[in-house]
Amino acid sequence: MTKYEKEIYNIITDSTGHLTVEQIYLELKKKCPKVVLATVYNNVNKLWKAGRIRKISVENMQDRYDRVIKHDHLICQKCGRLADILLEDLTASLRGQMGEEFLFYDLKIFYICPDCRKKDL
Amino acid sequence: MTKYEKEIYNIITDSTGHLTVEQIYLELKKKCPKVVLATVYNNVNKLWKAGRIRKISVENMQDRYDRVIKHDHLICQKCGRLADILLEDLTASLRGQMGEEFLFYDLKIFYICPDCRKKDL
DNA sequence: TAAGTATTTTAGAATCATTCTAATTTGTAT
DNA sequence: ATACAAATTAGAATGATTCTAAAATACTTA
Repeated sequence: MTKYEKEIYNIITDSTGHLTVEQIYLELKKKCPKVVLATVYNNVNKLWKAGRIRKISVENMQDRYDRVIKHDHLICQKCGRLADILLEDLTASLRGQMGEEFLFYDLKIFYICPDCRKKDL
Repeated sequence: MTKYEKEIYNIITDSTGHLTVEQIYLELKKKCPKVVLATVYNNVNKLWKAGRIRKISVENMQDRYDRVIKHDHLICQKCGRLADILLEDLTASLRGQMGEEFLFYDLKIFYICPDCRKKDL
């Protein structure tokens, strides 16, 4: 792992924040003011291809990056905020339903987050 | 529904193809050669906001559009091809696990499609 | 250590998908 | 037919991402 690769990896795994490339870039700049956005793209792609970080795509939102620890995601319908949730593992059930070709799954739950609920009152 | 809205809606619901905006545009052009890409974007967004079509976002792929009939998706890890699959409904289980705030879910299964399997041999 | 090679990073241009703006067209109601 | 609202168009603008070529850094081996 190169210097920036490691820094970027740490930013992603230390944060619970589901960061966008832009946010990673701003965070990294605090430590390395000279870094350039393309470097973040390069390394984030490299890390993702190597399976060391997770990419989260949601309709109409920028991609966000996350640790690879097994968990599902809650997405707020109103504001798009992302939160982690640990739900029952579906692997066995899915493998049962569809057989060996199964690789892995991605489960997203949509809801209205507490903040948006408050605003609605 | 306006003329184009209806046409676009039909193209999406008639097809099993999980079409991209570009593909919808090309299909629509066969019937209406004068139509413009922005019109497809406008109407696809309108339809999506109205809940009449489904948008499917997958990491590193263009958004695709689909019927709203309840089903899950298989995504090929190699070529990105999308297929429908009907799996056990998780609504009850999820509502049980997380309560009333649950709205709906999106489940994607990753696998290697038959075509890519063949190529691998 | 020095030279040579490979890899990473940079800077900025290029690309691609998507949105926006303003003008035009179409449709509808009066 | 006239007036008004909504839809469509054309093309510019934006935003995210990738690409390219040059510069910097790291790595290897003589």
